[in-house]
Amino acid sequence: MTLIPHRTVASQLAVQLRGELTKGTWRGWLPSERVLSRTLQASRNTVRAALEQLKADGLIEPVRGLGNRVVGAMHPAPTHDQAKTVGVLIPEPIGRLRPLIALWIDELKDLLIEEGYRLRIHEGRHYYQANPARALERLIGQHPHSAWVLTLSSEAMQRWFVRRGAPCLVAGSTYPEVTLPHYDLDYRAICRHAAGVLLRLGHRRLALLNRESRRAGDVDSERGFLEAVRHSTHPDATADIAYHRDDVESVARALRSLLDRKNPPTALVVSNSYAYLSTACLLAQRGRRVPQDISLISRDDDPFLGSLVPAPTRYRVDPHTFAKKMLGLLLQVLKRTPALRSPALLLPKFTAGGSTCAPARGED
Amino acid sequence: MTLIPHRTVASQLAVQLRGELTKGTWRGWLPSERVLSRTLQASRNTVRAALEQLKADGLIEPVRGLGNRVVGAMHPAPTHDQAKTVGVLIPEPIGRLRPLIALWIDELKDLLIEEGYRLRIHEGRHYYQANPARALERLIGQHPHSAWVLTLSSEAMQRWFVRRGAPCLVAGSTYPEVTLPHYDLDYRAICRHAAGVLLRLGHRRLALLNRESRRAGDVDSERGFLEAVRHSTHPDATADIAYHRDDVESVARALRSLLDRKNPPTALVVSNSYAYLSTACLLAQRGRRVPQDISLISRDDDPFLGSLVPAPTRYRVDPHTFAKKMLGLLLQVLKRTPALRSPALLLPKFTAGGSTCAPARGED
DNA sequence: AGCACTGGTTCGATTATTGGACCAGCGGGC
DNA sequence: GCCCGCTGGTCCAATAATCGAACCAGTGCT
Repeated sequence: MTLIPHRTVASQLAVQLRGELTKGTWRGWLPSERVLSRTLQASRNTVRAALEQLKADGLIEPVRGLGNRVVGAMHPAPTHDQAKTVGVLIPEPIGRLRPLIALWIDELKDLLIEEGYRLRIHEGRHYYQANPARALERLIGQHPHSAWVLTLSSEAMQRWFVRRGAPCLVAGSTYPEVTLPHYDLDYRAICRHAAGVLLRLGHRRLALLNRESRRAGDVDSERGFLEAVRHSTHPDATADIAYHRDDVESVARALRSLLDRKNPPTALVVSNSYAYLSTACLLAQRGRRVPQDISLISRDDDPFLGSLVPAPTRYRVDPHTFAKKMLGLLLQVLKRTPALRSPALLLPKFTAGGSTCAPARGED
Repeated sequence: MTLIPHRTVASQLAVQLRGELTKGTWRGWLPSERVLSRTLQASRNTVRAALEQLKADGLIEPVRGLGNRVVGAMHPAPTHDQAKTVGVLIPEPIGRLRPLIALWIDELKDLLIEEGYRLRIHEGRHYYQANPARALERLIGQHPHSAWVLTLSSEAMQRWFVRRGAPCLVAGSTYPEVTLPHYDLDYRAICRHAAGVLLRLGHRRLALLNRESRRAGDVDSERGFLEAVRHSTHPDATADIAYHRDDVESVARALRSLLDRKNPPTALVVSNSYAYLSTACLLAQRGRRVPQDISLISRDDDPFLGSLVPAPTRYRVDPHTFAKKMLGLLLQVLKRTPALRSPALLLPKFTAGGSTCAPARGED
């Protein structure tokens, strides 16, 4: 069972027109768009969408007032002999990524196969370093993929892809003035909401346990978190931020720095589900009970969180939804559809768990 | 220039499905509409619209509660050009399996693609029920894969495949007298070793927290665990076994039954890393510290265990190694190499963590 | 009885497509 | 010059297809 790869009318027309072109049906100029729209039985807008793809392939060149000029003299489909592959950049072995990320990458891989593309995973810390130009240049030189997917991307990486102009899609948020197409969870809204939940429960000293080398999404998280506290109706509400590096040691350090204060926070929002795991364990070691002594919210979701006691209050994401959306955007990148608008961010579903409650009396 | 007659997705699907039907892909029953909608990447409504057309043609006959019956007996010999695909059976959505399992399945998928095979995942509890004959018969009728991979397989499932003679490979251990090719971790050796480690540390009251509906590997685990205690040089050593069902509730129940005894165990071996997670949390809730009050060993490995504090003493597995081995065996099954001997089991690497230590004084 | 599966049905939200309208550039005929 | 009719470029509102989710009723397994 194979899927029909491009099932929109526009793409069907594009395939058909490409066939006619390579067959040499038209020389010099294509029939006018209005004529095509009549003979192909499709609206002019749809025909134009198809022509757009041919233009992206360099097969035709529209001239205003004259028509669409046939420019490539019967290349036997220059896009076809190119290996139809997509590269994914990840910083760590897939087994060490969060399971949820592995899941949507896996799903995207399957979806792409149905579309006739192969997905290749490229793992390496050096692509994520401060100056990744050399590593990236070498990478895309060695692997002529049709497009790239950037996960957990750094600012330098995003800017390099903008500069280089290589077709790519950011799985995550983009930094200011980076115009790459992207898709992500709405971390700003999530953290704003999380802080709001905690404030409503009565907490006044909140803290966010965030990643140290902040990706765009982490920056947004901070923004949302601080917004919620700042604009709250409680002038005595405070927001602290501590940083970890995704490893147990640094989470322990960050947690200690928060708890050893004179007025330690009574509620934490944790920004990585592995870090949440570490946090829960470390709190238990210190004898602090969740949620009686301190409330926890996990910004990120992962299947294993369901096995924790108490169940973490968190924001659930369906990897399938994410993968489908990524596929749609990726196909736009691959077909070079020009009007590529980055869609609205995904707002995950808030799931109240047992890890949050009102703060203890006298604490506040 | 020819027009494409039916350009709606529904009509495309109808054409496609008609092709599959006349090719004789499915005998008896079509895959359920929900499954079709997933594999065809279309909504169920759309699939139903397509099926409506087939019904109008008299090719299928929907039966409420059962499925869509293939009514015309097309070709009696559909096996001539068998698609090169492999089916994998899993009991739960891949996102709910343990990450390690998802990882090796994923890797196997990649490896198979290089060999020219596609790997399809079939998820369903009903394949794992006490009498799965109907479900399995229907499954392999609907999906004529070249071979099947059975994960987390039940005894009934294994015996059905033996009886049916369908080419298959068991990812896991086989039950007595089941002669299917298989590959697994050496759970017997693992649990024997784990018990030995705990005994050497000075523990005398050991317990194994095992799965209730025991798969072959779990049975082996018990055997190894009991062997070690029984054959130890400490006549006062005891071995308890409690059962869980992989969910938090049942783990809590099992744990309570162990700890509420007059002489509760001082060391636990836990047989599923999700259950280990629950166990660690529940112990913390009861105020029992790990490892001072009770030692823990995780029989199974998973990436997230690395974020726990203290780090679980466990047996590490490389999913890559496992997948490679599975590929080799699978290729033998696919090519029907006659002398298919199941290889030696995989013995994972013991990794001492912080979750084990000598028992507290006076306890013993 | 309860559960998990099947097809049957409906709903609203989203998306693709339509069929217009209008603009600006080009060429030919007046 | 001017107008007219052609070209592609852009936008918009109405429509249709599609999606995703919910619910029902029938079936079989536990």
